[in-house]
Amino acid sequence: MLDINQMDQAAYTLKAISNGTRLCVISLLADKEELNVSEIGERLQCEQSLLSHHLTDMRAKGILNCRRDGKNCYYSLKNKQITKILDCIQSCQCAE
Amino acid sequence: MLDINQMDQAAYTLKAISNGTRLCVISLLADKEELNVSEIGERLQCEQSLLSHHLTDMRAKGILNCRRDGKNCYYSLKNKQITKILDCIQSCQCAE
DNA sequence: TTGTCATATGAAAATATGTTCATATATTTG
DNA sequence: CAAATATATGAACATATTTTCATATGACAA
Repeated sequence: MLDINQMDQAAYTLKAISNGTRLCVISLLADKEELNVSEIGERLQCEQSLLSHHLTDMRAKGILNCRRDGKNCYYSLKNKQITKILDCIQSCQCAE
Repeated sequence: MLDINQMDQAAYTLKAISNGTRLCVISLLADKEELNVSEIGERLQCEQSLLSHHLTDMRAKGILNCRRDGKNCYYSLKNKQITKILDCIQSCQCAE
């Protein structure tokens, strides 16, 4: 049965990751368990402040976790399952 | 390896479906194979023109197919695989 | 302390998405 | 042909997302 609220919730989460930079972050964290902002910034070509906005927002929306250690902030995936979405879209793109 | 273009492509597709109404359409078409605009409109509470915009755009972005039969236009999923994304996010939401 | 490095924040500007409304087009029927 | 039905389109507007820039904060080291 079609549950509109459930779809809206799903859309909310999807929106939070439907961006090239954000998907890159997720992909990086799929492999590395946790990375600090500078490490992520080096691997992506993304300006410091912009990356920070992305990370902060993904955290606010329940996608990422953050842990401070000294000067650094280490980000990780709150739920590893999210990486399955990456595989999923990728397989969709192929089969086109 | 991190391929930014691939991620941008994935983001493009994800954006095209990151909306409650659009996910509902996909969910309907997952079950029904094909439906015309009126049938979709009845099942969703979505104004004619707005639904049409959504459908047209999803079609332009390679998510949906469209076939005209007389006065009606029948929409279907271009690639059934896309429905796996629905399952995927849903399983993510649960595991939170 | 002061300086420096790592990161966050806020506001403004740029851009994209979603929505509405009026109207257009295609098809069928009388 | 005119009217009715199904759907699309375009412009205007509202709202959300993305980007930039300047500045703030927290932690550490000298």
